[in-house]
Amino acid sequence: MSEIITADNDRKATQAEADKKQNELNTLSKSIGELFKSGKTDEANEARAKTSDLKEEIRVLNSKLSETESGIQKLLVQVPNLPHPSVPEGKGEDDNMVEREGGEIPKLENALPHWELATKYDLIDFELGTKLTGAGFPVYKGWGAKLQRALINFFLDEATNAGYNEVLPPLLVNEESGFGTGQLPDKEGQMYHVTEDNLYLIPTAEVPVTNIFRDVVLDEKELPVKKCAYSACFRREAGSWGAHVRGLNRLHQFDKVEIVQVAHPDNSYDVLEQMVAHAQSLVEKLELPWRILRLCGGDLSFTSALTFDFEVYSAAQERWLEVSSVSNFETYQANRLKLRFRKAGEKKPQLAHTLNGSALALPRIVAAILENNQTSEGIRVPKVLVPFMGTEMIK
RNA sequence: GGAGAGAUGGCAGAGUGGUCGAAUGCGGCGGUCUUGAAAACCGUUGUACCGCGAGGUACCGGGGGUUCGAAUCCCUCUCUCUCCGCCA
Repeated sequence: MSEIITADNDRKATQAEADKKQNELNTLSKSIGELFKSGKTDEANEARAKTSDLKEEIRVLNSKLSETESGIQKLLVQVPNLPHPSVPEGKGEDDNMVEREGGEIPKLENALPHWELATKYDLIDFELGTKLTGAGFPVYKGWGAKLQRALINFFLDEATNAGYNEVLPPLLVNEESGFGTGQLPDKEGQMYHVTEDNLYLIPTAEVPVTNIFRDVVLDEKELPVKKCAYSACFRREAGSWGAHVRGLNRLHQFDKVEIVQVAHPDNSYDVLEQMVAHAQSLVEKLELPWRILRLCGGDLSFTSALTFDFEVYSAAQERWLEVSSVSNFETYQANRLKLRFRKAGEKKPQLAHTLNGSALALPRIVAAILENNQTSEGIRVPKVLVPFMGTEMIK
């Protein structure tokens, strides 16, 4: 931190000096022009000789300046967001705080894990995905495919009913967008990179949707802006394969509905609450046992000030699965995005707050539904999905 | 993929080496007039950085170069548009 401040002071001093020299040069150049015009060629040539020294000095100062600036930039980019005061201390996921929970964990006998159910009812073909692409790219089939569609439609309908404006964004983004939401340079290796065109496959719709507001100055009365989007998400998940990643637990490609808000700094934490409540209503409507975690400092992402994770209980695996992450980034992304709003009558715009959350990510929801709702007759479809599925039972 | 044209302030659009941070129009804001509004007229209206301030510096798509001096000339990259080809 102090390193940055020192560097910044250095920058200021250098710039002041460079500006002064530049001013001298500019003045001199102007006078040369006038001298030539009035025919005083000798004086003009004399003045011209002086400029070369000045130019050299300016060149040195400027190169020093840009060096200092890029040094500062390098340091700044490495500074993570400041956690909100309510963030519990802790190193990793074991230190996360359970905020609240609900739903009922079903008692099952001889329960099958979802990957076996997927095969039994021919819903998901993992091997076929491996053949076509590789591990982590499942092929959904029949009722399995329709269940994906049902969930996407259900989630989008719920979001639009809650006032979110739906967008369908591009699945590839450029470098600026990756930087804007903070994936670059921090998570460079987690995104698929199309080097030929220097584009990145989005790891979440958060990236394109939040970048809608890059270099935008909003009117105060437009806040909050609420957007929702369905997208496929692509994650390399480099280095994170091992135990616990069978079936749908961790994929390279998955579907997700994302909600994004641009909020006024004065009430962004109310907005966060509201987004958490929205995600909660979804897991409740799907009749899944759920809990909400308040992430501790050590588990908090680079960009977030406060994050709540949602987990649902998957009864055959007998473990909690993360299905949503709802965060307030405060001005962290807005600063990179240059996303600001202007108060009525004020000249200078100020940074807005950005928030986003999954509402929800599909694969683990599917895993939980399959496992928790398995019966001897088949898999019971949650009531809210029946209109989308056109059946009450997957057989 | 081939050929051509272009990128200037919120928008439109002039500007081809010095007096250009940039004409003009539209829009925005303030005012005059009006019972009120419109019209008309007058004024005002970019961003960032440095400085207590006066003020200074940078920015005409990005980067580099020529020059005492670049929106203007040269190189390069990116993007957009038009036509042709291909195509869901």
